[in-house]
Amino acid sequence: MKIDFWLLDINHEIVDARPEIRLWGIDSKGKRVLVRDKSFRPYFYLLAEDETAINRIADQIAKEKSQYPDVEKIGVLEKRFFGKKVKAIRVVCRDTEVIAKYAKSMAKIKGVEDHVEDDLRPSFRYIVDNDLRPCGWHRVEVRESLDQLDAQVDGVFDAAEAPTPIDRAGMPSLRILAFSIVCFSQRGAPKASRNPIVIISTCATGQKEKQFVADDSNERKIISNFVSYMQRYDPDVIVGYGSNRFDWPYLLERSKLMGAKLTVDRVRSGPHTSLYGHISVTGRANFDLFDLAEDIPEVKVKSLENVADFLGVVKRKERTLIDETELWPYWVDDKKRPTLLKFSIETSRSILGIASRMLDFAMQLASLTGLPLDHVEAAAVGFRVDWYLIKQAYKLGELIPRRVEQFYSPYRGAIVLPPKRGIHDKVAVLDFTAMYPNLMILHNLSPDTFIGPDEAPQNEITIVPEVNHRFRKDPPGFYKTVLSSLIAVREQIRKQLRTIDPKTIEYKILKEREKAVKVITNATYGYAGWVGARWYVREVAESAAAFGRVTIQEVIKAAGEIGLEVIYSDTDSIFVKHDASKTSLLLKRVKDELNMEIRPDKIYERILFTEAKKRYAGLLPDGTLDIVGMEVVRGDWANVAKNVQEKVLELVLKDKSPKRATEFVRRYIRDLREGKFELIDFIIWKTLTKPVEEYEVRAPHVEVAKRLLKEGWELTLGDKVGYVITKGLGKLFEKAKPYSMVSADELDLEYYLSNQIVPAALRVLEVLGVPEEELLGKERPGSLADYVR
DNA sequence: GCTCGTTGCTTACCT
DNA sequence: ACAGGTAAGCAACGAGCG
Repeated sequence: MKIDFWLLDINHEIVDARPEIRLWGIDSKGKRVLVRDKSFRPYFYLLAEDETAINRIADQIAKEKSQYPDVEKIGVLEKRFFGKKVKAIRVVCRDTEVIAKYAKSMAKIKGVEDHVEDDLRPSFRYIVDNDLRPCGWHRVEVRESLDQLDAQVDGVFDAAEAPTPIDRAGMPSLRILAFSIVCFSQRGAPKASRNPIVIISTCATGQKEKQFVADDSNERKIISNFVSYMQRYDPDVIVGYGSNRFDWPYLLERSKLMGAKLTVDRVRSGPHTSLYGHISVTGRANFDLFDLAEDIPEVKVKSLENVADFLGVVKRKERTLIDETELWPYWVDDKKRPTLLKFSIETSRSILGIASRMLDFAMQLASLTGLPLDHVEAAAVGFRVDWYLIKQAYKLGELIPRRVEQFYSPYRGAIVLPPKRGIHDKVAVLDFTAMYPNLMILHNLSPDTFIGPDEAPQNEITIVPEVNHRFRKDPPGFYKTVLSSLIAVREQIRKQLRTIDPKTIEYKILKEREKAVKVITNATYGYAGWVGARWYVREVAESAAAFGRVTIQEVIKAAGEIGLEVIYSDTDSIFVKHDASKTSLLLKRVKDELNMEIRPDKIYERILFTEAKKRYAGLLPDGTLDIVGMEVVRGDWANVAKNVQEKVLELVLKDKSPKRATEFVRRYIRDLREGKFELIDFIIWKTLTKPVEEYEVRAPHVEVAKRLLKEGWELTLGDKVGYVITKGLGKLFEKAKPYSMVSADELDLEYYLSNQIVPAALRVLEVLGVPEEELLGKERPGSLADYVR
């Protein structure tokens, strides 16, 4: 019989010493199914130094049966490697474990030049070879499995053949479970070795919210109750916030200590660590929203409440908030405990809310890249691109290069023009649509079209300006093929979108798909210049950058000739004094002469530039402020400074009144001196980018981190440290303290005035000629008139 | 030993 | 753990100075 199923998770097992692929999905009737493919055999390729010797090598391996007992089949195939036709020996094995070992050993055989594709995980290999779409529909011929596994599904099937992806609208309705835990620790961060879990809160689609609360010492019970609830509800997706790093490892260790079984997956087993350092739950998709929060640059400190607030799930003001440093008093005090319970359930509620807004995008990314849902969420951008390219390479008959350590060698990037300082009225921004991808397509920049310095040039070639690298014009290279198709797909989605009602679910899903395609397209240039990339060839990225420089310079030159005043330019954009007819002339010229598309993006009513590059603020026609690069949008400035600067910008750009802006700052400072402030607005957040002991200088956030560590808090690479500057003598790092250990009256107001508030305000007002003394200093009646017309 | 300008480390941003 | 270009603060350094 044939069944249709939507692919949720995939893994591989060794059963009776044979590999077996397991596809976990949901069928068209909403039944949870497991499809097993026992026919899967892993393989890799060997390349020969001299292709005439290829059959001899293949024969030799076949003869060495004793050395390679798990080799099942050897064959010679026509493939491509970096665009060149090659003959490759395909070595098929019975066992997945031996692949890497055999490949390495066989690479030493005389005449063998290289080994490839031995570094692909079996389940990924299977996805690539069969063009499977995680979070997409498939059809497959199956028989009911004779050996029914103890799997928590409605049906177990043996695949008669590999599934094929099908076009089928809609998505099964998923059971999603959000969870969070609260641990009890009176000193420092909770340690699983000594501090118990006291609350587990869950929110799940179509379920009543549930809390598992330890009354005295029944932690074991709440864990097992949580586990049985998980089994009863049987979620498809489990979401947490920071769960890969905290909740899961904690639960694992506690359940081990308590002798409870954490059988939360669909094969009555526990969660395990997987490829991208995340926790995998077999048969379900375990999903940590914290990882996805990385993709929201607007949120600087990625706490759950901040992300929920930004996405409009739960406004910060409406949230019960307890700082992690003071959870325990809420637990021990009977009067306060209800607040803690509320905090905990609200945490899980927020998690479910965030999931409902982010899952669609993640699913589209999974389906596009071929990475299973839980992997795509955890994988960095580079690996998402990697997998997308691997899928495309397979379809094109290209061998997939191994990931090998490469020398890092930097190259020149884009051009940034110094802006014209001051305030300008009516400024239009023109920018290239996907400049780097289009340049790579236009000039066929690709690892397989690159002609090395020792290679003889052939046929028609392009010589890249400034860097003189050479590329074949034909045939189309790998990147050109892939990027063209991505751009075409995006165009097609856009066309489709125009025919659909924007209020429908279908529209939202397509929109998320478009976003996924865009993300992969835009990351390809960066990927090409990344030493970790499988298809890394520095010259490709270097050439794209060189073409980019030449191209934007041409545009700047043309703008000058047309008579458009260029105020600023960064990489692929120019800011010009607005003039509709001259602009359309420029657009046409760029299209005709450069073969590229430049597009008017927005027009600022007024825009302010300091002398610094990459920092400006503009007023849009709808009245919103677009603030770029300045303190307001930076996460490492205190709110007091950011708030002041934002207000100053507003007064300057909207009200055109530097005078009122100056008065505002003075009033703000006066209010501060009178004690009208809250500590939270003085916190400065900075990221730890390495382990504290590796720092060469004594920076405030590092000193604070050291102190927190000493007091038993856990801080690791990538964590944000929040500190404030307190009164006292000495260097800044000696005056910096963790914000949670300081009261408002200890703050060093003078520091915040002279190093945060005034500089932030002055950054703007300086442009308008307002001197520092005017903000800080004594009242000088009438002096404002000196510089404010 | 102190002051002051320079250098380098560090972080976070822009396209 | 996608690229390079950029601003900016602060610690550390070192020259100059009785």
